[in-house]
Amino acid sequence: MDIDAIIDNVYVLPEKSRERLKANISEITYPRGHLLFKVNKISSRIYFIKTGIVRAYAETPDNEITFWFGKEGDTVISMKSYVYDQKGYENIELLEPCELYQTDAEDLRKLFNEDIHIANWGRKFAEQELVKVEERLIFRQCRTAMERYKELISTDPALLQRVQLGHIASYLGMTQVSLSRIRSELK
Amino acid sequence: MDIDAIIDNVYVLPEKSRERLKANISEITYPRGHLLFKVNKISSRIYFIKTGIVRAYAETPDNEITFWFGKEGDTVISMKSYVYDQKGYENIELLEPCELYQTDAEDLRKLFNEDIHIANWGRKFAEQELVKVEERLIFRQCRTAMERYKELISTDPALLQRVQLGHIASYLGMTQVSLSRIRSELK
DNA sequence: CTTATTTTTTATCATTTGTAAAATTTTTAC
DNA sequence: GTAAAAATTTTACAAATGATAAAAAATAAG
Repeated sequence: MDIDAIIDNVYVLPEKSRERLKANISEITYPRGHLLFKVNKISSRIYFIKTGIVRAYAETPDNEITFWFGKEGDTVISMKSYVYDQKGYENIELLEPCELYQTDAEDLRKLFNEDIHIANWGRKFAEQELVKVEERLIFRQCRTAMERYKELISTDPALLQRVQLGHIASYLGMTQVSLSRIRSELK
Repeated sequence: MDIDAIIDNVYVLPEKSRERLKANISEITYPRGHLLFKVNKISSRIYFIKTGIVRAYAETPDNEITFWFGKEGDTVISMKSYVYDQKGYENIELLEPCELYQTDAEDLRKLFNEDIHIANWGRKFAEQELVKVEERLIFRQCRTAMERYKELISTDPALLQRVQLGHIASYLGMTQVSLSRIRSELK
């Protein structure tokens, strides 16, 4: 997905504003396995995914919790770094080799203060992500593990092809063994 | 909490912008039990809590899931109405009689397009809420029911005094019976 | 103050989910 | 192509949580 489409997907910017935003964006490629963000580090990088898929995960003493997948067109940031300039709570790992557009929160903040369209673009981005996470929090609680898996199959079957089941399991809020059990029940 | 403090708590606005924002805000009082928002309705209202406490909850066939509490200084909106002008997924109910400041998303959207400071204020609001929800989603998954309850006691003991345990239980992602069991184990 | 209503606790049992370990399958690297 | 590593499934068992019903406690209403 090209950068114009990614930008406009959040909020359609006037030509001039989009050009200003794009002036700060460059392209970069990383291999599978690369970590874009590391837990407990501050990073003001911002990426947009041209091709590929990534996951954000938090670490626990004996586990990893994948709480977000990013695909073509998605924006990748370390949320707490981006919002508060504080240490992030997540690692973000490439699950495939990725072509990325990149920019920096520093530059973006400057644009937020100079260009009202870009400020509203940033607002819309956060608002849309907010609705998604809130819906997931609610959904997680009112559905059984089986229902959550079925829902994923029907809304995003392609994800199962691209991402290993261990990551899917924690994304759905269950263990890999539980997910495997559920899958065998459905056969 | 007065309206200036509430506004500045999100993002400190220049005097002029704050006055523009305030020009659209009025005060209103509702009794305990009043519903500010109803599930499956579009409402462009926006409230700020001067005094009192509210809860947002989703309905399931045989249950209610409280996923947010709002207190003095918090902003109360129906997220999907606010962001997409679509039917909301939540009810929001006053748990105490509340003094509220109110305005309308229509007015606010106009200000977002006219005043860059207010646009950035709206951006900051969404970003901060986003970090909170994302942290809750992760926390929910990496802690046991007992740990989640202990955490609440230590971070917000006052909440237990103001809100009935049934609501706390679903906020923590467990049944009321589970919460009661956990509480008795701690005695 | 007394009664009615709501909330919370307690108890029992069923179910779901997790843990651990082994077996199997798939993927990766040489 | 083969060996090694990683991922997934399977099994058995344990632990946590949920469902239901009833008792107790707290709150609200008259």
